[in-house]
Amino acid sequence: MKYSKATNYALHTIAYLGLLPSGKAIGVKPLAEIQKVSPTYLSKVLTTLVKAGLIVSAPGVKGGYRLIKGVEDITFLDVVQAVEGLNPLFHCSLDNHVHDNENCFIQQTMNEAEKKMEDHLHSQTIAQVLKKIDQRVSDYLKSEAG
Amino acid sequence: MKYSKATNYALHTIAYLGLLPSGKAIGVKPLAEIQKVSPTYLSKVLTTLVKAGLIVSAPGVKGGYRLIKGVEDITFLDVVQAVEGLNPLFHCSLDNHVHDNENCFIQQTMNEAEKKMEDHLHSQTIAQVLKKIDQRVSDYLKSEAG
DNA sequence: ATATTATAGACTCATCGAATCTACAATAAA
DNA sequence: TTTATTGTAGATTCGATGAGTCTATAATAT
Repeated sequence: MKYSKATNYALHTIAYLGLLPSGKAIGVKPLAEIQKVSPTYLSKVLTTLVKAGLIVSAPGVKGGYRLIKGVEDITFLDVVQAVEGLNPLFHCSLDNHVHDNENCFIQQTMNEAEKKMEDHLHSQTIAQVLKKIDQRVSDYLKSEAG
Repeated sequence: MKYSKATNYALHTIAYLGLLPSGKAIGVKPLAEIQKVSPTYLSKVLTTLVKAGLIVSAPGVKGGYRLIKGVEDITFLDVVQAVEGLNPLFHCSLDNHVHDNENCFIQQTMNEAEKKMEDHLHSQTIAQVLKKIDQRVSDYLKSEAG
């Protein structure tokens, strides 16, 4: 079981968009270059984020992608679910007259565990990531000066 | 992203083995029938549990599979990791001179979230599942009597 | 009008989950 | 010691899906 590469691209792109001046858009080409992925494929990933309502796109000159909400209002869960979908990770396939995935206690436990992960992803915003990056850069500059 | 069916078979088989009288083994055939899966395939799944040290197997007449530890000492995490492996769910593939998956804050956050799920899986034992089943049966019998 | 940009859809390719089949090894019972 | 029974290993198959390409099309600023 693994997260798809698309989730990786989506998260990094969202973080990058969060670094842009508010309202400013950027095309898929530079985003693709940074992440060493083809523009057409990254575009496909970003289109799913558009449909999920996390970013907006505009065609034509001066077009590209930009965030809708502030980075403090975008959680990891938003991005992950937009790309990975909403189906439970685990599915009890044992099905008979006294047991199905509705009443399976194993299923219940696996769902609870998944929920813990989701809760954490929901508590973490893109803003927090950007803040950590800021902090690292600032620390680095300080160490250079000292 | 989804858990494999093998994980589903593994968890249900372990739970079933936990219902047997202590020390008693059972062959793969009945286990496979219950779960509506081929014996050879289930056998392959169970062999990974043997290698993980969760169950033991014996060939020949009166052979089969049985638990090593008590059900209160077998956690969901034990079973899940035996089947799914230990690799992190998320992998930051952005790699340049200032960024790799070692120092990626997105990677860190995704790891934390995964850890929350693992913590829950570690806190839940097979014994707890069996107890819930007991409780359900007992409740059912009571409702029949009343 | 034209260059630029995103979108859609068909398509390809590799990987991997899921399962089968067969041969083999180990063990208990006859 | 033979024989039936059971698990193990390896090769192989099949299908689904992740990952990515390619091309045509639509929208927009200049």
